[in-house]
Amino acid sequence: MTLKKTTAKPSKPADALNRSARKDLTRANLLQAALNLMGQGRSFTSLALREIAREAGVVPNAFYRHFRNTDELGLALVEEVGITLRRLLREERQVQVAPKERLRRSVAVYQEYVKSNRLQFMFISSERSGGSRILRLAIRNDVTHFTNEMAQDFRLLGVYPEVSTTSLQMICGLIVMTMLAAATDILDLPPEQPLLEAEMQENFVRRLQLVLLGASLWKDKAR
Amino acid sequence: MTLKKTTAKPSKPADALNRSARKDLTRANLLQAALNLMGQGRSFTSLALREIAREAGVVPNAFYRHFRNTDELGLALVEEVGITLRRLLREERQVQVAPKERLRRSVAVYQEYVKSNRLQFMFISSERSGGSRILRLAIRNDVTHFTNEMAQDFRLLGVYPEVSTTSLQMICGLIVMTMLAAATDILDLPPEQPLLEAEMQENFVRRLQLVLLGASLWKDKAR
DNA sequence: TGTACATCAGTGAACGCGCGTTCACTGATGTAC
DNA sequence: TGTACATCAGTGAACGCGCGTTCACTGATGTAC
Repeated sequence: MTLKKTTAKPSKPADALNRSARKDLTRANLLQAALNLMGQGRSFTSLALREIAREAGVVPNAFYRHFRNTDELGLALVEEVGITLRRLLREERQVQVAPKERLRRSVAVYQEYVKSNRLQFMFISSERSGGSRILRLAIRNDVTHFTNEMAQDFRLLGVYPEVSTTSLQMICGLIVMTMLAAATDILDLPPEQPLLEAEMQENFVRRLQLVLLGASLWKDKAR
Repeated sequence: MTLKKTTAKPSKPADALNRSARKDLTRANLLQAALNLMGQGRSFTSLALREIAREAGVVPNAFYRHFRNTDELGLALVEEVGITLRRLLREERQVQVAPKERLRRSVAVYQEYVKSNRLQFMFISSERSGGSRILRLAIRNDVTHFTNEMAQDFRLLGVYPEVSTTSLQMICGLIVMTMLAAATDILDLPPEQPLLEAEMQENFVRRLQLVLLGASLWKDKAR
């Protein structure tokens, strides 16, 4: 009984990827390792290169094949986050309900999204104003992009057509700020506390309702 | 020529404080040292005990006479921050202007306040969601207190008398959130950029106006 | 298809460094008589 | 007031440790002929 596989083209075991695919895999492992350590209550800023390598199952030195330092790995994470946020917007666009229930549905989608991208949101919310300057700026940049895209969506949907673009951006800024604050709350929620969670959610919805109420009556001074 | 002083009571040089006063001084130096290091762009979480001691002009070991570890020093800083926030509320209460200009004046007071307590606000905004869990909770606790006191002030001033206490707290929560976001902006502002600063301030004022507009029309569902 | 060589992701050992924490201490300040 | 002793804030040296970074390497994968 030989172990030799006799598939047509590659005469290698099934998991024998080529060199660059293997490299990509290790890189992904390093990114995931950093997220995992954050999931254990560590902040990204406090992670050591050696820790990350260890968690990724690789010798410290191998780290340098992928990133010059931990900050650079952080920037790669920010890039991932950017993709996640764009996906979120896409999902939110697909929410098609009667306006009355629209907000609650959107909020529910968002909550699910934060929960299933837990580690990434932990990363954003803790590095958005802490730690390394370069990371902070990169994250804020992403958040600004997200805000602008949301404003554009509002325009296309014809929400608040009376309001100037500047004001629309300000409104979306408030909404995003509220979303990020809610994310921190969701993440810090002790598990299995349906009452607390419901309360938090209610507060989140009301905050947004108030902002939207203000927005619906907002008058630009000069137009 | 003797160096002996001949003042009535204490036959010591003028700066010869007693033991506990000296201890308090060193403690204050340690706290200030941590803030100073943060002023140099470091985040509190990343400060080392030895660094803080060095900056305070004291041997590393002396640190232990005052705090068990850096987290405990952080908690002492949070306490200072609490005092600062209470002072801010007191100052804001004294703003007595025609309602029309009221908001702008309050914002101006706040901006001055953030600038003159720069390091403390940097500490809050970077540790509020990053770093150590115990510190994070302590800061959020302070912020919650601040929010509640603001809500109480609103009640006493008769602002939004129609609104339930829960809703008033929600409104103040939004305001405080906006204030903290503005603080981060103020702190990251490159110096000597009056145009940028004016723009930021304008945005801050508008956000608050929108929230207040929403609040003035807010109807509680059941009352 | 087969061979010889180049590439390069990951290894393993070593380095110097700053860290947190410990220990026994010093000497000025405070207290009891 | 004077003296003898206790207290204790800060010292200085030492420790073991994990860190980031370097070096020369290995050996599987890829490429050129």
